[in-house]
Amino acid sequence: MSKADRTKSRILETAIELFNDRGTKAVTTNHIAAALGISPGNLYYHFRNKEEIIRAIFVQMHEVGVSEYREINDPRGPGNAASMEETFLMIQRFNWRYRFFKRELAALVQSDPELKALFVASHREHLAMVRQAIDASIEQGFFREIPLHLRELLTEQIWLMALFWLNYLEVGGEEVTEATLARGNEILRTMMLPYLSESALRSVMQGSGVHTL
Amino acid sequence: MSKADRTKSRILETAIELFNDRGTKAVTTNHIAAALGISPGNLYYHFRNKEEIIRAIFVQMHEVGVSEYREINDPRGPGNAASMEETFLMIQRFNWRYRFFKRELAALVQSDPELKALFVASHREHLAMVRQAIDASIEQGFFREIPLHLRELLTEQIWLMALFWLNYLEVGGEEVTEATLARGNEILRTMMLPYLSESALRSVMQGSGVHTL
DNA sequence: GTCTATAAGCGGATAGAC
DNA sequence: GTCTATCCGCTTATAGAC
Repeated sequence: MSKADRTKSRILETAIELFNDRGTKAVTTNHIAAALGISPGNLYYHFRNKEEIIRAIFVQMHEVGVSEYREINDPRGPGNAASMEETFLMIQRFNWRYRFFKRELAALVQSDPELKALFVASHREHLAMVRQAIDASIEQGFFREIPLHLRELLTEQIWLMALFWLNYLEVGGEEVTEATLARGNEILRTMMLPYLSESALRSVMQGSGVHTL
Repeated sequence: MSKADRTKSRILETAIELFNDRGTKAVTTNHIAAALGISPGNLYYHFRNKEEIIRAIFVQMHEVGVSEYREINDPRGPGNAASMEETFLMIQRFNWRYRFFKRELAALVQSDPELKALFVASHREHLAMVRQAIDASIEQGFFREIPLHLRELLTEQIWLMALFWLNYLEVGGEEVTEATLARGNEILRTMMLPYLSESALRSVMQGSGVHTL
């Protein structure tokens, strides 16, 4: 890793922290440089402008996200309640780490077409991953048979939850805690319940107090 | 309506349009004044600053929203599929009218505690309205009996969809059209399907191609 | 109420030395 | 690579005339 690369990633780290705390609007390139102890000129040597910093953060974020997902989701691994919930929590913790981005997502992609293209591609990839998980769960007998069109709807239903649960908590005035994240998982579980197979239902019933319909 | 009030509401109207088009960050108080054909000084006579304009927009938005909701939702009226979908569409159109606000929601409430307090109150009110609709639907035999805790989860599940569907479309690179709004309704319908009563199920089946489980 | 004029300050960005 | 110095332009906000 070259010296330039090291400075670059220090800039990104600092920027993420400041953005998370105060938002991209309030944090200027000067603030980032000052927090890091480098000069504004130096920062501009590494990045053309603030937008480019944000895009670089997103690229990093996407890579980390996909690799973390693959780590805990062997595509041929068990489609079951525990793994689904673990994945949901992982995504939420991930969103928390880059929380400024999800907070400002709609505004950011509106004002930067290049970032929008990056995000849309990532978004589709994630949808495909969710869809694959659903298909796998059916194949493994964790979910029952589900018509194709319904699988599409289910995919979006799930992904929308994963994408916006943190935002939902924050704008509703709730703290992000283990408890509120767990509530998200409860809702997800509720969404999935109608689609569990007989055998999955039986094994889930033995666990914690899931509500029957 | 006094002259001051008329100018005030013209400022708000213009601000909403500009904010929707370019976002609150890109639109300055000067832009708003210029677009309206008044002087910057005049604008500052009516509002202390941009934040105050945004708060005023939100207050107006909340009032319009609640009154529109009550208009099409007689609390004792029919809890049925048609009215639920009509309500969803109404909310989406409403969100579209003030789309800048939902786009920037998380960032706006983060940087303005006063706005946050207003929004949280409104948010709770909306949750209560959704909850009431669920209870009424059960009472009227449109939904089957649902345990209390599950009703809570269902309330949030529905409200999250209503709140973020437009955002979901936009960040995914989709246009907001009749078709994409209808897809939101389809997802909502899917969420509700497990909770329909026998009689509601029968009447829904006769309608358009709803997917059975 | 509305205007004109303007102060004050900041953010973004670059040039050129080291 | 990094720094210092600096500039332009813009945004906010106010004072004071009408």
